[in-house]
Amino acid sequence: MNSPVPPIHPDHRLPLYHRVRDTLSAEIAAHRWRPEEPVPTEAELAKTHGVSIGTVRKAIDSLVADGVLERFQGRGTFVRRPDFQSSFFRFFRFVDAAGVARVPTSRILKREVAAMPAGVAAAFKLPAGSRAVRFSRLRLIDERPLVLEDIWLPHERFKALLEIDPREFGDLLYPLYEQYCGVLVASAQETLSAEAVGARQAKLLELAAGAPVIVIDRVALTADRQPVEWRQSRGPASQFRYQVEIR
Amino acid sequence: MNSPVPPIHPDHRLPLYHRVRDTLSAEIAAHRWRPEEPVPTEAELAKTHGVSIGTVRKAIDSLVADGVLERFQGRGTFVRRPDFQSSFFRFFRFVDAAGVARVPTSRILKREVAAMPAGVAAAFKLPAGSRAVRFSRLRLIDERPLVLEDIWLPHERFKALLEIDPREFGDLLYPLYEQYCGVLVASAQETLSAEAVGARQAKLLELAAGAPVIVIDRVALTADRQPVEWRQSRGPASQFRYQVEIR
DNA sequence: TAGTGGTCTAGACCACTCC
DNA sequence: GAGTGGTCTAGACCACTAA
Repeated sequence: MNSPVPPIHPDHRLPLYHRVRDTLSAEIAAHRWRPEEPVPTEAELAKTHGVSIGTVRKAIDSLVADGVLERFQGRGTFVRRPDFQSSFFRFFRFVDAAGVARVPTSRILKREVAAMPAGVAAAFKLPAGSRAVRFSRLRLIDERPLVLEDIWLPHERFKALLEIDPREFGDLLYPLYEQYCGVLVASAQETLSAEAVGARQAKLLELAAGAPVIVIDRVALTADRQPVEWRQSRGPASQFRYQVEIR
Repeated sequence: MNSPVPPIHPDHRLPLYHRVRDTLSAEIAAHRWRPEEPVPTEAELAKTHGVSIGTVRKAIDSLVADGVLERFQGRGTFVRRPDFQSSFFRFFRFVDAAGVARVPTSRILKREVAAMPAGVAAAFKLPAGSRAVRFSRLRLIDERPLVLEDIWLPHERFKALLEIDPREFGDLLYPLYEQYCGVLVASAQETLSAEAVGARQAKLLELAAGAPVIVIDRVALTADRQPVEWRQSRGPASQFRYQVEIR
């Protein structure tokens, strides 16, 4: 990966380390470095940005704090590929009899081009009715349905997903976004709520009518915080558990 | 506040900035500085700890990142008093017709000395059956019950609360902990789950039998992460909403 | 105007990884 | 041994607050 630096002109009133950070996160979002290869060394970045090493360190510090980069002493600094698989288990405690976390399998129920409803379009800052790639997906463990998902993606950036043989879809979508669309998800904003399950969803989740479900709305973001995916997941409240640190 | 520095000897194998951080957080937990007065300046701390200003800054940086300290340019650095009031609204969206967040009132249902059950004692790393001060509390808005709380405190540190006239109890407990027990809560670890409401609780919360409720288990911590309060709250799932950033 | 934290520099030396 | 990030120093100057 050696494309030229994109023309980024962060606000010159910002502190130097902040400008370095903005430039770096935009380059990361533009997929300039893959997670397997190190980004330039601190000394190189200091030289190319015309600042001291300490200033570069401060910029990298904040990207590390935000989970965008990872540092390894002696090896280098790398773009982080977050493990959203484990985030699944932060919400729902699906463990087998031995207490081991199981990877859920995925069943794509639907793949289509559709017009975004207003709520979804707003998350992308697009007009309502914008074209989207939409998936409906069921996640199961031992053939028992556990989470029902409704996923919306902006059509332009993700239309490549319409061409893939559905059998190539594995159990995870984010690796496909990276491989086919050059989009690396860096973080996500989630909102949890609870409701009584609807009739259609109750059937798919094999729940009694009106059973309580946890609803998770997710907006997935790139390193420079552009929204790239909107997702709504529903799972039985009885399985739900989540930990937070509040300050 | 000018008690002598407590005898703290952090592991000398740790980096300097880490040792400075540990010493500071222990002093903060010991209530050496009140939130209204600044802690010593960076220059002073550098002098007393025998390190450079940059090292002190790094220690303070991490305490600021953890929400223990707050910095104000030109004024100084202060012990932070977290606003747990607003944390209440992070979970339950109780707003009036105009969309304004309302402060719930509190009704103490019970105050007693009791033996800790095993689960609570474990959070304090005390033996099961240890003496505790226990509160049962209902939080209401417009006289409508919204959250039912069960609160456990180690007896030794909190026995002063048994002497206060119950009418002096306001709508918040943490200011009392600070005022009467010299304990400043710096952070809290919470676990959210969902269940069908029990009969006794349904009655107090004025819910239908079996209605879904969100259960929040909280362990409150001091600046040096000693557990000081265990609390379990229940509220109707229909009112629940929570936002997280995941990485 | 004095004193605070905020930014930035230009080094030194250490611990670790990889060749 | 060469090269990486990790720690630490000793300054400089700026922006802001309070008296």
